[in-house]
Order: sequence, then structure tokens, then C-alpha cells
Amino acid sequence: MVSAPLTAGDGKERVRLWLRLLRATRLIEAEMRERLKAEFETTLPRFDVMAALDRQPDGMMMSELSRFLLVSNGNVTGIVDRLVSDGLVARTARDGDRRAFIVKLTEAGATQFKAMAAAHERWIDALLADVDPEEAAHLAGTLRTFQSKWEGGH
Amino acid sequence: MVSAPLTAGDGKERVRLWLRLLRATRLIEAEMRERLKAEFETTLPRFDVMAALDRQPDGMMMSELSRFLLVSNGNVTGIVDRLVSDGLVARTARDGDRRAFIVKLTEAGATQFKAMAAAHERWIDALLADVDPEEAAHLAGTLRTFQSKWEGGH
DNA sequence: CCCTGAAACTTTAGGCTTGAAATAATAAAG
DNA sequence: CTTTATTATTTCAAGCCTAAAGTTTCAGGG
Repeated sequence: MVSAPLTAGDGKERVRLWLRLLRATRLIEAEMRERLKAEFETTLPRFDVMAALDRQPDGMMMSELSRFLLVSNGNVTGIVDRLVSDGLVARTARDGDRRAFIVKLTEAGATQFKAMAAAHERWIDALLADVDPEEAAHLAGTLRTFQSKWEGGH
Repeated sequence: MVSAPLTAGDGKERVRLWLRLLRATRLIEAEMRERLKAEFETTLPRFDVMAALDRQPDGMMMSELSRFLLVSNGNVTGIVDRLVSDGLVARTARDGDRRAFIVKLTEAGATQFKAMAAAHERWIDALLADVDPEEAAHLAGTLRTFQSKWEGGH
């Protein structure tokens, strides 16, 4: 006799988790998008690129940006193009390799990003106010495990 | 004397959780996108629309779809247009109201969706295999609480 | 009947996104 | 030195996405 599942609907638990993950993420993402637009006249992809560059003061190659942000090469080209023409980001040559560019935040870009990052942190903190910090740390740990296994094993 | 935080980096726990949530979601999303393309020659937004319609055999209005999927009205128009021209979805008039359409899956659409849904469930199950069920339930519960508070309170 | 407002949907402009193809420069092998 | 492969990036076509403006229809007074 095969043991019947004690919890109802067993077997679809992981799909249910995924659907919740996706929905929660999209809700928060939509909110961030809306506020970035309203408060800073910018977009989430632009914010993502600037956040990545802010962590690497020496700059990043286009391809590094692409890998880090999990988006395609061609996508990064367009976003960076627009940031450059707004004076927030600069492309500089890499000596010894005329193929690659080093992309960094300009002064103006770094200044603007600081303001956005502070607001972003406040928004997220308020949005997730009901998740207590201990729980947050725990969940972050779970997700970290998932990611490292996945990103490691391709 | 103000008490110092016992855990390092306190105050940014929620932001860290959000970044991990976002990254994990994007990893899985990218994988689903890739497999839907490779195995079924379709896209994630199309899958999302078909999944929503599969749950409502009587069909949905365009605006219901838009609200449910958390995307804009105009966006739904385009996706449904393409699904209709592929014969997977049908727009039918709603009697008594010439403004609204009822959108449903066609036979062909329902058949194709069944195959995709089964594959989708297998993929997610395998991807999340390392998340133990207890932990999964816990995470799902936290997300559920967040969502109901958020979606309720606008 | 006629207005006014709201509802359902489409259209438009601009930006994001991907995968594939095209350029160009470097590196490696013979 | 020349061929071949790899790396870094851009370009392109097609589709996704949003916010805002536009169209048509309905519903409720007057």
C-alpha cells in the first residue's frame, strides 16, 4: 500500500511556490517602476544598470554588465546608449583591447544614483515592513542556496 | 545608549531579500522563456495569457485579463491579437454590450496548452527540487501574506 | 431625446527584450 | 605570416511593455 499524501494537493507545491514568487516579484517590480518614473523620471532597467556600475567604481565591460544583469548583450547596448546620451554614464576605451569598452558612472550619474538608491531602500523597506528582519534573513538564505546551485550548475 | 544591532548589516535585510527574490525569479523566468521557445515555439507572455484563459472556460474580458496578469490594457491587445491570428484564442462578442469581448481558448489552444502546462510543471518541479517542501511551504506562506495585504490595500 | 460621465478597448510613441546575424579585434596554430 | 577560432560589441527584426490619448458604447439624468 502506497502512502497517500497527508497534505492536500501534494505534487504541485513547487509550482504554487513559483507562481507566488512570480506574482509577488511582479507586484513589487511594478511599484518600483512606477515610483522611479514618478520621482526620478527614469526606468527600472536604467536603475539596474546604474546600480551595477555603482558597485564597481572601476567600471565594467558591456559583457560583464550583460551577464550580471541576466539580460542579452544587445539589450545592454541600448540602455547604456541612452544613459550615455543623458550624461550619466561614460564609455572609455580599454587599453590593449580595442574591442572592449569600460563603462562607468559619471559624477552626475553617481550623484543621481545615490538619491535613487536611498529612495529605493526606503520603498522596499516600507513595502516589506510586515516581513520581520529575522524572517527576511532566513528567506534570503534559502534563495541564496537555490541561486548558487543553479548559477553554479548552469 | 542605543542598542547596537546583533546581526551584521541590519537595516538592509529587506533590500537584500528583495534583490535575491528578484534574481531568483529572473533566473527561473529566463529558463522558462528559453524552454517555451525551444520546445513549443512560443513565449512566456503568450503562455501566461493561455494559462489565465485555461482557468476560466467561460472566457474572460480583455480588461479582466489585464488586471489578472498585472499588465497594461494595450499590452493584452497585442498578445491576444497574435494568439487569435494563430488560431489559439477566439474573441467573441458579449451580447448586450458591444464594447466588450469575451476571449477564450479555441480547441486547438486548449490542446496545445495542456501539453505546455504539463511540461511547465515538470520543469519547475525539477528546478526547485533542492528546495525542501517544508521550506517551500514556509516561503509560500510569507509571500501569500505579503500579497494579500498588498493587493487588498491597493 | 440629449448630454455627461464612465467603461472597454485600441492606437500610438518610446523604450525594453531577445536571439540571430554582422563587424571588428584579438589569440592561437601551423 | 596566414588561417582559424574566439571574444566583444553592435545591429536588426520581431515581439513585449507602459502611459497617455483616442474611439465607441453604455448608463443615467435632465
